[in-house]
Amino acid sequence: MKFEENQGKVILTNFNSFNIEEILECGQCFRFNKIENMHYKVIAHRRELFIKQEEGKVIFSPCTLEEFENIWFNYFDLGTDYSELKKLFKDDNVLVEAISFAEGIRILNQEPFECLISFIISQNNRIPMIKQVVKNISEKYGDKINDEYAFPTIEQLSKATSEELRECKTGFRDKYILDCLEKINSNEIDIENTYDLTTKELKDELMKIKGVGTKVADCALLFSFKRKDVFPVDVWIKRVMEQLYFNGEETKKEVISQFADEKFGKYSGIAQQYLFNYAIYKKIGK
DNA sequence: GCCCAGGGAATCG
DNA sequence: CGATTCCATGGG
Repeated sequence: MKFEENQGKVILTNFNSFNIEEILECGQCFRFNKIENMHYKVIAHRRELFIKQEEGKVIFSPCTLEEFENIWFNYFDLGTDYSELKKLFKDDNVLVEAISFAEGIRILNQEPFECLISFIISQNNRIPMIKQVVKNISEKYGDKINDEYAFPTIEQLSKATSEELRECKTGFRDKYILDCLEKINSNEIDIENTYDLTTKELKDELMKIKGVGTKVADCALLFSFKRKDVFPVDVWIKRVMEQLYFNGEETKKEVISQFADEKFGKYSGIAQQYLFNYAIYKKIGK
C-alpha cells in the first residue's frame, strides 16, 4: 500500500481489499452520498471528503497528507490487512462464497458518539430512513461544513428537546437519544476513554442506555470501538445464518451469536459484515 | 388500512 | 434467568 499527496488530494495505490461502494453501501455507516459509480462523498470528522476510485487507485479530496495519516487512514481501517483476515476464513466454503460478493468491504472506524446515536435510531427502522434522520439531526444541531452539516457534538445535541427530535423524525426513539445524552453528561457512562475496558465491560456500559440492547451495542462496538470480535445479530443475519448454517431451521439469536463466536473467533465481526452484505444482496427472506 | 423495518423494554413463569 | 408480549413511528 502506498499513498501520497498531490495538489490537495491524496492518492492511494498498491492496495487490496478496498472498494468504496462496498464499504459505504454495506449498512455500517449513514453519512454518505453517491455522486456516480465508485464516486462518493462522506461526511465524518467534521469534514466533507470525496472519494473516487479508479483502476488501481483511490483519490481522496480535499485531503492533505497530514489529514490522511491522522484521520482517514484510521477511518478506513487501512492499518488492517483484510487479505490476511480473509485467509482465516478460507476453510469455510459458505463464508468464502459470501466474501466473493464483496471482496472490498472494510469495517470503518467511526466516531463513537455519532455511531451510537445512529444505531439507536436504527432500531425498528430502515436504512434510507436512518440516513434521513441522521441528516436531519446534523442539519438542526451540527455545524455547517461546506455544503453539508457535521454531526453535532455531545454539547450541541444536549440542547435538543423531545419535540425537536421528533421533528427530525426520530419517532419514539427521541427518549432513547435523550437518555444517552443524560448518561454521558452525568458521567454515568464514558464513551471517550474506553481503551482499557474489555469488550464485555464496554458493552455493559453501553447497555445502561435505554434503547441500547445487545444488537445496538454490538454495532457500536464493531463500527466505532474497534471491537472486531463482536457479531451483531439482526433480522438479516439471523435469516442468512439460519439458511447457511442451520439447515433453514428457526434458531435463536443467542444460539447464532455463540455459534459465530466459536466458528469465526477473534474476527467474527468481519465475517458478520460479509454475511450481512450477502443477505441484503440475495434479499434472503424477502 | 395494513405491514414491516439492521429491536428493546416490560412482564411473566 | 429464558421466553413471551407489548411498544411505537413513519413510509410504502
